[in-house]
Amino acid sequence: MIILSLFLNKISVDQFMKYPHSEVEAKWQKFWEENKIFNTDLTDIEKKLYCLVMFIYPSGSKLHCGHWYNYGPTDSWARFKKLQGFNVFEPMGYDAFGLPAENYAIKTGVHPQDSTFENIKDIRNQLKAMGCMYDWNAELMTCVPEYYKWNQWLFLQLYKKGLAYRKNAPVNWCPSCQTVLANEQVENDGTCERCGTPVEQKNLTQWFFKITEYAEELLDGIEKIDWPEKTKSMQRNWIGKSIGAEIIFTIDGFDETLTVFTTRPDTIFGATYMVISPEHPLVEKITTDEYRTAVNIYRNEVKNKTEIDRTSTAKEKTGEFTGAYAFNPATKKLIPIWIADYVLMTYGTGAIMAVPGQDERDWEFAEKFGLPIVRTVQPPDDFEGKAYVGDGEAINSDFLNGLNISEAKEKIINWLEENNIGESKINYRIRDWLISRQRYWGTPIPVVYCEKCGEVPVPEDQLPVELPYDVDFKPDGGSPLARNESFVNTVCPKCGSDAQRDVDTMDTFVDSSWYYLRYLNPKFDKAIFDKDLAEKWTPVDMYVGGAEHATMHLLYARFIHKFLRDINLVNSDEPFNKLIHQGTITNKGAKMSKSRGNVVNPDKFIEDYGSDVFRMYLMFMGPYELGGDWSDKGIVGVDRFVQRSYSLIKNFDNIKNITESVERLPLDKLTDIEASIYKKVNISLVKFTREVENFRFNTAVAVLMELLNELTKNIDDVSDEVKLYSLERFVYMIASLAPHLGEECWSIIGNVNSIYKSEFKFEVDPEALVVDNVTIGVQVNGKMRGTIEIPLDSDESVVKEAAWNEEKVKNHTSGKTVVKEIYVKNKIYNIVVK
RNA sequence: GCCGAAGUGGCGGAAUUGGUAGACGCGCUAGACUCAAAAUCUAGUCUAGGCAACUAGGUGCCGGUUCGAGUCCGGCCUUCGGUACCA
Repeated sequence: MIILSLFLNKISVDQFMKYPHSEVEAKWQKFWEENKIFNTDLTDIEKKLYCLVMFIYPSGSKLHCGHWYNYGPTDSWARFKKLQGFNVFEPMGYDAFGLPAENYAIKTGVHPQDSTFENIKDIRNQLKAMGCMYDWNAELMTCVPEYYKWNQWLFLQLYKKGLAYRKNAPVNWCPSCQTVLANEQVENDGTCERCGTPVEQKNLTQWFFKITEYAEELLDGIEKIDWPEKTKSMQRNWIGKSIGAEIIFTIDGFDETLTVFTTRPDTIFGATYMVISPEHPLVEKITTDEYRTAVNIYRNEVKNKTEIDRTSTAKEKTGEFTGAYAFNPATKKLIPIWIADYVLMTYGTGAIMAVPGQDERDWEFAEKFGLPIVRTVQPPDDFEGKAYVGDGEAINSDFLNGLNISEAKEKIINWLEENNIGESKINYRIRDWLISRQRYWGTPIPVVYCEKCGEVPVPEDQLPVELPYDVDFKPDGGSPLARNESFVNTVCPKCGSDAQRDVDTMDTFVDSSWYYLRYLNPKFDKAIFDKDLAEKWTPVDMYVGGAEHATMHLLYARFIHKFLRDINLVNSDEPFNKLIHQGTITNKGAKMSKSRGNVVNPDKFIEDYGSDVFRMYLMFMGPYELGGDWSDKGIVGVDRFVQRSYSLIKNFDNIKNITESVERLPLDKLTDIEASIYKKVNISLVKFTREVENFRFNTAVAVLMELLNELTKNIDDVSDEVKLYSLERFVYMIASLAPHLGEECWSIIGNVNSIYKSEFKFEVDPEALVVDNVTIGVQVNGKMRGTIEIPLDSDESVVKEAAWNEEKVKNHTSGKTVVKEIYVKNKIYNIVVK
């Protein structure tokens, strides 16, 4: 009686038990960790594959949907590669320095280091619960001396080569973050990339990395990397190369000269006035008394305008005459010098020769202030606009007349060079990377200032310059480190007399510009990273992260990588061979953010459905690179798929004990239904592989669902051999998208080892892909009128007969004249009638 | 303004090189199981007309190329990214 009820109980449990996701996921996570399944042997480089996601910022808000959307699918790609036999290295770490931790400290009094370590602890657990195949041996964080010491070392190497330097320059100041920002970190509307506050301009002495030295190479390198076209073009625009000339203009009555940069030196005969930036150093000197008051008022107005004011105003040109005149070396005429804010001090030379005839802005300005306009390129007869910027014959240009733009450019540049008043010149929009930050929670800049010796870099053997724990970080615009006397006061490494440390810290983008090299051995203490491993494992094969880093992190990392190559530490030109951006998951049309209150918390879904279902649902939602608006509507569909997969496998537990795994089955010995399943499995393998390899996870999931439908329908009618053959391959594919379920199923069918340690590789049987019958469409006048099933590669005559036998074809052609018939082999048969 | 991507059922989305539009899933409808419900299973589901076979229309809009267009070309509209006086 007891036995019977137990027996019944077991049956009912087996039949109706839902997939116990919590237990299964916990079980396999433990198994993977204890058996070190995902610790990569970095010495084995034969089939090495470095798969990297942008590391995580350990803020208090923990893992959100965006992280899952970034990490889950990428991990699935990596897992599939692992199953294919690649030696995959997939690390994870923490981008742990940065403003939010410090702002949190100001608000709550919790020290950034304490809150960061606390967050990392939580996030690490969350990451582990995701069940990604991260190699936890490689885990790193940037906020510990073992890491940031090498930021300082990197700084010193750049300094040695003259690529880290200090200068006084107008810089972007964020009054809310209380620090300066790099140009890349200012949004196009002049607000702070991090907090959205309008950025102000300040003159400060700051440290810069000379990224401009690599401008040309950064531009060229874009051609060699497999990155999204969009991202590459953003970098091209950011670097902003333009080819032209510099021309020197003498100023009437002064020894000083004005140098301008122009991409159109050929239009110099049309330069009827000049404009210099209001901030230009010569303004003071050349302005005549008559105009001084107006000029000063204008300069003050401009100074007080924020970027927002400057761009939001209706773009009407403004400016003032300085009273001074320059000498146009081509026309030999005196032309007035104006100041206007449409000329930027930060681009080119801060001065232009204005050629209204060929430049829309100059035309607008000239029209407004009644300045002369001379065309120097003949517009076409039907041209109706104002300034003409297209190609044409030079006119009003003396010895250039009759030449087209490029000929005229060449000739005028020769003329300028012969007369020593100019030369050809390439200009870049990109500016040096400002790395000083007036904040606490970052890498101290390893420089001391000595009264006798001046600026002295800290010697390498004295690194790291440790970030002190005891610091008063109230936001008053000064660097918090400045208030820590025991940090500031030191001795000069050169002469031993009293000296002060630099109190700024580095931009955290320095940390992230080489972290992918450190992952290979984060405990390495002899150098910044293990050069031997770096040369073997970089460039990174697959890099996945947000598109918002296009002109920040992704540009800085390319720069630093090239520098590391130049000091012989890596042997490749680019850090990231292939780059993919995940799309953004929005909620109700807006980006998820705490302030909008539309953040979707993944935890509830993990609890209800498990991490496999949640990850697979994110993948199934749509194209990975597009992202989309969040909705949990369809998640039950993925859950059903998991349940159905599980119960299918459950029906065949330990099937491996009955029959053996084989690489192939002989098609001609299979029954019709076996053959059809066998073919379906192989076709699915081919499709699935293609989809996953290209990050098209939504269709990869669809392939598996289709296969599951087929298997549930027909698997009872095939031999054990075919059953095992099909189920093994089904599980193999599932394992990359739903790793825990995959392992569980793998073990249910009778395997003892992890599927990720399986030596068995599931190759496609090409025989199974051969189709013998095709269904072709029959059309009349291009409209579908039926389909016919015929053997592959049938002759036209066979198809023709079958087509004309179709009832509908007869109906639609009767009483009409056949004009022609078109046969596209194995695809379509079209009859054209009149 | 300029550059880029996108626009397909009630919804998320599929559709190598132009060749059966709507795979897969959600939702919905009907049926089976159940005292009943949920879950599950089976069938159906682009729209309009028809009991049906079928007919007509249909991939943002207008036009074109073609035997044939979601896919190619020209002109627009909308949405989302990026960028903005860069001389």
